[in-house]
Amino acid sequence: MMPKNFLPITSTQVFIKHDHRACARSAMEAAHQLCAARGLRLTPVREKVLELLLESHQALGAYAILERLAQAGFRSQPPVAYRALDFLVEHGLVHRIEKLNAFVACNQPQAGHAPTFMICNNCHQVAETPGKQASGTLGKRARAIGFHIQSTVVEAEGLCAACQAA
Amino acid sequence: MMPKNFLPITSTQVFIKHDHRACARSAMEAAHQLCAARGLRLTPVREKVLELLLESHQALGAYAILERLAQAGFRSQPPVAYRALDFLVEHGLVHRIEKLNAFVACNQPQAGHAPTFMICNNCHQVAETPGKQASGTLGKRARAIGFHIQSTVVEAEGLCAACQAA
DNA sequence: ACAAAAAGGTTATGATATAACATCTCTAAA
DNA sequence: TTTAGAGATGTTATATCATAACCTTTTTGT
Repeated sequence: MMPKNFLPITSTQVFIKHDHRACARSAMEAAHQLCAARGLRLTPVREKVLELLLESHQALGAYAILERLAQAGFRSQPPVAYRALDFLVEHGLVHRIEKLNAFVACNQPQAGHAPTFMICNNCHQVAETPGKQASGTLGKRARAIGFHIQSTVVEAEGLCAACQAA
Repeated sequence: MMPKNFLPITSTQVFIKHDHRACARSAMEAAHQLCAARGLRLTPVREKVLELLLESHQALGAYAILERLAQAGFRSQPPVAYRALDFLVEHGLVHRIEKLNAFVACNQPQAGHAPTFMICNNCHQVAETPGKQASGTLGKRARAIGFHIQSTVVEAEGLCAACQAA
C-alpha cells in the first residue's frame, strides 16, 4: 500500500542525481511523440531550443538561449528565441519561471498539469513537481471567493537538499 | 463553531464591494504605525507610492507609478520609483506580482506572511489572500524532497466572481 | 558640530520582450 | 500541379522593465 501522503516525486526530479543525458533523450522523444500526435511541427529551431533547455537542466533566459542558438548556426534576433519559446510553452513542453524571467524544459509534457517549481538559489537548478489544476490550497481559496482560475504560478525559492548540506 | 475549512477571507478582499477610501486610509495608518514601530522612515516619495497603490487597488507597473509621481511633483527618473518600491516591498507594505511585473499595496502589512494573489484578467484587480509560509501543498512538496523554502510566489490568473457574472 | 548612514538626484545603460512587415515553405484543395 | 492560404521564419526597430554608478542632500547618533 502507498503511504498516506504519497507525493509522486519522480525520476524527473532534477535535484536527485540521475543520468541527465538519458533524461533529456527521453523527454525529447516524448516531445516528438506529442507533436506527432497533435499535428504540431517541431521545427529545427524549436527542437534546438528544447534540446538546449533539456541539456542545461537549469532555467535559461531568452537571450542566453539566443546566444546558444547563434553558436549552433541559427539566426540570433530576439524573435527567433521568443517565437520558439512561445510555441514550446503553449504546448506545455517548456515552462516559464516568472521569478527568473527564464524558461525550463518540462520533463513530463502532458495536458492540463499545473506544476510547481522549486528554484535553488545556490546551484540554480529548477525542479518541477507535478500538480493538478485547482487542487490544494490555492484552489480552495479561489473557490471560497468564487474566483475562476485559468492559470497558476507557483514557485518557491530556497536551497535544495544537496546545497543545504554543502 | 467555525466551519471546518474556514478561510479567513477578510474585508481586505478586494473583489468584494467595499469602501475603497476607508480601506486605503486604514491601510495607510497601519503603514505609519508599522514604520514607527520599526524605526523606518516613510518618506514623502515612499508614502506617495503607497498611497497611489492603495488608491488604485490594482497592480501598477513601476513606470505607471513614475508617471503619477511626476504628476504629483516628484522627480521622474526610474530609480525614484524603484527605490521606493524596494523599500515598501522589503518591509511588506507592497507586494510584487511576478506575473504582471507590477506591484500592489498590501492591505494587511505584517511580518512573515506568504500571501497568494488572484489576478482578474477582466477588471485587472488583484486580490490578496493571507497565507502562512510553508503551509499547504507547496510546503508538503518541499519537505518531501528536502527543499528549504526561503520565499514563495503563488499567483492565479482568472476571472473574479463579478466578472464571471458579467 | 561633526561623522556616518540613509535617502535622494541624475545620467547612462542593461535586460527583457514585442510590434510590424516582408518573405519563405509547407499543405491541401481545385 | 498549380495555387491559395496558413503557418513559420527573417529582419528592423522599438517598447518595456530594471539597475549600476556616482554625486549631493538630509537625517541621525555622538
